[in-house]
Amino acid sequence: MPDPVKAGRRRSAAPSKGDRREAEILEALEDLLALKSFDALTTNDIAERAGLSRASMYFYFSSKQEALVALFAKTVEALQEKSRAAAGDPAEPREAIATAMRRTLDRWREHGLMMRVAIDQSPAIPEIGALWTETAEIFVDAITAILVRAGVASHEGPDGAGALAGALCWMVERTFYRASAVSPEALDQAAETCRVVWLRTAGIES
Amino acid sequence: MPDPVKAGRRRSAAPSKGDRREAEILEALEDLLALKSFDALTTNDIAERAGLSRASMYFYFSSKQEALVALFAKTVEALQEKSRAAAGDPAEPREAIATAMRRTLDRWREHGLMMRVAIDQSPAIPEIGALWTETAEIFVDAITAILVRAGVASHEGPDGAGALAGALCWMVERTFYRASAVSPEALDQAAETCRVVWLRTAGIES
DNA sequence: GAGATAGTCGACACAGTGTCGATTTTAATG
DNA sequence: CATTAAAATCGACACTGTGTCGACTATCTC
Repeated sequence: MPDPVKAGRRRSAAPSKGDRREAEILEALEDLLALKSFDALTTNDIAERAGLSRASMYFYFSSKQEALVALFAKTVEALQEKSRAAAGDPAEPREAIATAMRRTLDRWREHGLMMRVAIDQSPAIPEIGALWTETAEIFVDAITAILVRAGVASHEGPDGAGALAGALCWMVERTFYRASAVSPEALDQAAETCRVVWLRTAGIES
Repeated sequence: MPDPVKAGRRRSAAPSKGDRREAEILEALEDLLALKSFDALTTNDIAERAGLSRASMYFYFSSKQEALVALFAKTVEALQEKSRAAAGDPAEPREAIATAMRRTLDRWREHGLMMRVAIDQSPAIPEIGALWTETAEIFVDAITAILVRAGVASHEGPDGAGALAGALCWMVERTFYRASAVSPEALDQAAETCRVVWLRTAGIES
């Protein structure tokens, strides 16, 4: 049922009952995550909310972990979609940093809950960890490019642009993660703080 | 048995059988954490290793989570012990940063496993999260002091020394966390990278 | 040596997971 | 539209891990 040969799929791909169910389950899961921690959720909770029996759920996902992976994969796809749409930055480091920060802020505002859950489960669910690291890597590359354009030495090693970008990326991750658990305003502040550190690291006087 | 009125305890506090048992359990837990993830551990594993029945374990800790809290609390105490011992920095920002970084590196080298486990469990076990945040706050205060001495404006708000120190602190946490899962050398590199970002954020040309 | 207190453990009840096989529903085909 | 293979559903079961209870033993204290 999943994956009707996605590449080159027929047009108007008749969403079979199974497809709908699958979506319903993920929807149920997402809804419930707003109410309970993932750990506290049971397969029963999810099945009940999605309107089928627990056993039937296993027809679609072989565990709640796998369901979460599927749900998170969808979110990541959405994130990367937007990244691609907004690609091709017009250089100027200071502006590029401000833009990147604004976009990051948007992502967290829209998908904060999902990202928080995924990050929490990253150590326990390798697939989620991988997905998240992969997403981070795209971000690291983007920051690296900005740093280089701002004049930071691009060599390998602990003080090269790549390593610095890595540290900055994970600074943003943690800072936003914590702020998003506090309030939307905290998120704004987090963005501003991170922007300043970026600028200074890039060697641009703020 | 736990907590025989710690403040003002009798001298040479006879380590009753219970005290020994408690220590044995924590030791067993720590040993096992080197082999298996905390989630994968069962109360049985721990009890077996500690040489008593599962039911007896519950006499000392009401869950494996609580045992982990106790174990982590011990580690945190050790960390703060050393922090206090090395307190009273002799100013000079550049040197202070290098020293702080070196100390952080030592902590991770010695207690990396425990810190990683605690961080992983922070979202799930509030007591651990609180303990970790508390530890971080001590660190944030130290960085704030260094930044101020280096000339960073100390006002509140997203670009004040406090906020910047917070971002830097969590940058270090994440960067070391990830590096410590890779190799000791990665940890060295992490330290160097973080040092550079600190210096630039403090406005000191490296 | 008579309590009391600390420690131990087998046995139980319970909650959640994942699977199996029997059954019904759906959709494609002549 | 009748047939039939595949898709989907679910009750029931076996299993694993948790936490508790009550009866028992060891250890201390006077």
